[in-house]
Amino acid sequence: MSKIKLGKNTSKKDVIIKKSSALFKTKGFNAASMRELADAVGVEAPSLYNHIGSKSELLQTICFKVANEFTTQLTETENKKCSITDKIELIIRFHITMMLDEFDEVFVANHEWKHLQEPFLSNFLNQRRNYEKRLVAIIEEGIAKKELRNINPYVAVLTLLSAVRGLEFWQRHKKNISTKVLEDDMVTHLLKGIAK
Amino acid sequence: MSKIKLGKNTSKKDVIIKKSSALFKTKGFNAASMRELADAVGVEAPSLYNHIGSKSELLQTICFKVANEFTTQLTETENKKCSITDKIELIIRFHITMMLDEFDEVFVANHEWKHLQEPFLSNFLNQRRNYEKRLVAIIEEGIAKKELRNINPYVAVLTLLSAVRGLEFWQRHKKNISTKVLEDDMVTHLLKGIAK
DNA sequence: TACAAAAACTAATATGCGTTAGTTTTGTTA
DNA sequence: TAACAAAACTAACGCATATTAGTTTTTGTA
Repeated sequence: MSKIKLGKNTSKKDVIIKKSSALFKTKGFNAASMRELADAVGVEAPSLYNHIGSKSELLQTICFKVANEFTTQLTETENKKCSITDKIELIIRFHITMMLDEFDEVFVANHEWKHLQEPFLSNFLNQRRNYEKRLVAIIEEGIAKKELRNINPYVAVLTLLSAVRGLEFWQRHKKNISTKVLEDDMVTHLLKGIAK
Repeated sequence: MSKIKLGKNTSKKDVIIKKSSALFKTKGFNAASMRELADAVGVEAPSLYNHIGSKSELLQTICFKVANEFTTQLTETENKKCSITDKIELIIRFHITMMLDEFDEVFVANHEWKHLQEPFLSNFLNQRRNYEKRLVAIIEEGIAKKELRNINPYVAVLTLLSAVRGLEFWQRHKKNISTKVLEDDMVTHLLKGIAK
């Protein structure tokens, strides 16, 4: 049997990963059982093991896929020839896009990483720490160039990251507000504040 | 045996709740076992049931204690005679204080509420939705009074709540930055933005 | 149509969980 | 010190879990 499914360009393994992202998001890694996942895929639980190694491996795949996407984009942004303010705007918009387009995976990477086993846990945390340090460096450069207010760069990074991360609660209001308004207003809020 | 411990004014039940907050935070509700909790308390697992009803009940206690504290404070702030900007500042500072002073409990209420059983789950979510609505009303009043920029009030509330929530990642930097700087800079960022 | 590999199935195993039952120890009070 | 209640203990139950073993079905190819 070929690994390319008829009509679709996604393997069964991809389906399992996608379904497990949704399940881990909804129930949490520990509460989500392989039987439930099998149900979602339309198969008996042991059959899953023809395609994947373990439940843990699924979590690893999800977390590192997300981590790599963020890291890759950050490198691109760092190399751009533009103002610091523009770079920050690009980063904010990328985070928002990721939250909206790959919601399940990003949610799992944000919430369930603690259930990674070593050495993956340490790897993941190192990667995240490194990401934050690079953001801090960008903010520091902006302050040095007088583009940004002189506030603590760690606090700024924390505020930025947390704010975009909060989009996980967005779903409820999706219908009422367009993505564009959401992005623009959040960028404005984080760059210029809400006070007139 | 009296319920008031010698020297301390905390019952064993209080100790169990405190330890379970820390454990649920670190390992997650499902991954935290009653045997681990018993270890932390210094007792065998079945002995816990002399003081508590169930594992679920522990989660309920933690989540609703936190929810009530936030709700109570919001009511106080609503009744204050001051500008909208000042009210928002008060709310931000209260959230920050809660995150720093009752970190474990707030973390659990933020992350593990989904493991509440009905009808507690619905109750909790209603309480949270209500809290958000009241915040939106405050922002709307600020916009109407021209105190605030004309951005979508839901986006603003989401940004504010998410940003302060992000303090759960703060622990690492605790030593380097004082609470005052943290509070002041975050208030500045959220009210006035980072761009000059 | 026959073969081989992929992927499904059933059955079973070992493990860890929350919790209960029943008993013993501990500590306070009369 | 005798009596009582609170809270500890040990042992065990029933259940759900991830995973393995072994077998059968499905499916693509020669």
